[in-house]
Amino acid sequence: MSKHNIRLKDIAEELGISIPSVSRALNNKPDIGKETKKKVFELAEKLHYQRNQFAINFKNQQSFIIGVIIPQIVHHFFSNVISGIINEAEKSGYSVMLYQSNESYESELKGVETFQRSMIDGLIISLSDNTVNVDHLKNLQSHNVPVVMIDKVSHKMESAKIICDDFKGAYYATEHLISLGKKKIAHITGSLEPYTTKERYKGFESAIRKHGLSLYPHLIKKCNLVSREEGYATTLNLLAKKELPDAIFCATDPTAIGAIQAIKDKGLKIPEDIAVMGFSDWKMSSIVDPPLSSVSQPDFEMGRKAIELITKEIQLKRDNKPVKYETHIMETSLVLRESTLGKKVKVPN
Amino acid sequence: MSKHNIRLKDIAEELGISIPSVSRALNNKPDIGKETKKKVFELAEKLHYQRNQFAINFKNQQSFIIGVIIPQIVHHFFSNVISGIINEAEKSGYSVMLYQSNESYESELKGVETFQRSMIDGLIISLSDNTVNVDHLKNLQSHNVPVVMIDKVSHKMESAKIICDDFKGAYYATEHLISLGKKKIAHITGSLEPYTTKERYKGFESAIRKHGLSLYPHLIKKCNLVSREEGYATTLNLLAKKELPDAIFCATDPTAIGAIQAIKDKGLKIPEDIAVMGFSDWKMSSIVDPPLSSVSQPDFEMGRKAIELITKEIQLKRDNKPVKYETHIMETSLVLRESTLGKKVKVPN
DNA sequence: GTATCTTACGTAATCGTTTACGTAAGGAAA
DNA sequence: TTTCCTTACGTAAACGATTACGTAAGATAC
Repeated sequence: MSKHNIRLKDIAEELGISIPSVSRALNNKPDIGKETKKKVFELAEKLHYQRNQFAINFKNQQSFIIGVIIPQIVHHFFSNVISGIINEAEKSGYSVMLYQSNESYESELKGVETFQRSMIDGLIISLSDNTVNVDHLKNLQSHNVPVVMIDKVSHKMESAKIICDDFKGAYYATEHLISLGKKKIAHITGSLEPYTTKERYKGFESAIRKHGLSLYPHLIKKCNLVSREEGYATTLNLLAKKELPDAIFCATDPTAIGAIQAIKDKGLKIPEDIAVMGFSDWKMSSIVDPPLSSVSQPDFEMGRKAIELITKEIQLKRDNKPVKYETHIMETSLVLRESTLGKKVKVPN
Repeated sequence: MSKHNIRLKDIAEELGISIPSVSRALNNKPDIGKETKKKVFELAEKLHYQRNQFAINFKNQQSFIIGVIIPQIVHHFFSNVISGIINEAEKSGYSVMLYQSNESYESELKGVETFQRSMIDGLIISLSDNTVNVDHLKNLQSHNVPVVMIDKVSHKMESAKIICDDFKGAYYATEHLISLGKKKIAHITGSLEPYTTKERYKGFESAIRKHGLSLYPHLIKKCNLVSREEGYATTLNLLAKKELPDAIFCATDPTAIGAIQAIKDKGLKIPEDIAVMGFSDWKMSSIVDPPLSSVSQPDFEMGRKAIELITKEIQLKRDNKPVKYETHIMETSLVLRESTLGKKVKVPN
């Protein structure tokens, strides 16, 4: 509607003063008279003056934008990570730009490229399962853009990292199954490439050994997508053998949900015949039948922490101070439901 | 690491030509000699020149950023809308900035404010349930920032709008229940404030009347949050009466999942005693027991369309051409599962 | 040979704001 | 009275790229 937005120049001209004086007034700089300041504020208010952020960003070479790349938004875990990121970012005056890689390395590359064009001040990324080469991230760093990795991290580069204690989570989950008297515990693991499922496997193994149980090779299955379909098929496969497991610990919740379906279809009882345990505590895990016991990750808090680390790093770089990369390991917690504990209460939790 | 990023000036000086010549070369402008152009490209490549987008955005007063505000990321529907948005935005060279209102009007205001500071080129918004006043959006429009409303829209302002045919979806869902021979159909609706649940109620009512069935007032229940907990409680309430419904059509999937739980807890059979139908086809709906029939919304496509509309509007405004606001109504489709059809197959879908 | 056109550049201005620096006016200190 | 300091401004430069405009050199036309 209006011909153009109000500029400092418009205010300056109308008051008969110079542009820097208007700037000083509006920014509460010391070198400005009380009277002038008052007049400037009043006129700015009257004209609905709004700073032109393009000019300011250009001057400061700073966008106040944090880029976030995650494999999939629809995952409950990532949705919550993002919520944590957005909430915390706002407190520090940052906006959040989002991109999803759909677990594709090429797509991840594109995201980084797009973000680079958008002049992000920092990048928070959870790597796609197919990302091996991290040169695109090193390149960002070399352009002075801080990178913080979260959950799916790479050991091939130095950066701040936030992971949760997958090992301990899996260890305690397994220990819980053992405490129920289970002795032949199966494990369905992932592709072992993203660091996470490998750690979960190691935690499982460690608990088994620690408690003097046997590690049955035929009870350890690997599947690539750790999806519900794969969990279903893999479990059917497990149940086709003559010696059945009395518990299954799955590296992800979807896998576990598939396992539950397979066990039910086989006419076996959960948890009496076979107890089932998942990992990540997806929203849907509380509503399957029976509700699934799982390992809960501090998703929201991880997102919050990511913003804390990245804003700190941005500030350090801006001040030309040395940056020390930390790896934060966050604790998981067990969420126990009917798939291991059996039926107890009637009301939904 | 490097002292500063490479600028046109650096290239110009090294080649002994002027800055505009370098600019013309890199932008493939006509007024430049072949030889010079080649030299510029070669040196730019060698020095890893990258345009400074801050300067370009400043010059053009354009950010290539689309702001997106939705109530909740964790909702399956919105996750998919966002996916559609991000995918399509990338094709047009736009980045997506995300904010969630958590169904709070104040938070929505903050989001708009934050986005305004970030100089978004356009806003795609799905209103929070508590948003009545839309002055914050009108204000954006008056600053020449296009607004596209999606799903939760307001009739209080003119803008492009994308909704799905809630009426027809509910109509067909109800008709499906009727086709199963159900005669006493209950409906659990929402707060009726967001346009969506009201339309669903109207579609339900229309189908009932059209087929000559009775509309039992005691079978129509309202709940505010349309959550699983409320669905559970409301259904228990319904089942406490002596005359039971033989089907329940819920305005949302979580409500329907709560209803399923309540019906199961009461020892009744689904769908023989009571069939259950939801709306939105959440991911979790396919894994509850029994799997829930629902009305699927074209979430991804809605997001895609939103980008199409907003980029068109941005371009029109930029060219000072008149903008015509359209409302796009997208079709829903029925997803029929065991909660209405009964058990048929064993393999998970 | 003079007039005109085209090609390939350079010069200068511009986008809006901030900041380093200079300076006039007024007061305080000697 | 002279010197110095403080206050409150104005001037100019800068951030990096684009673009309108001007122009010299060479080609073409008459």
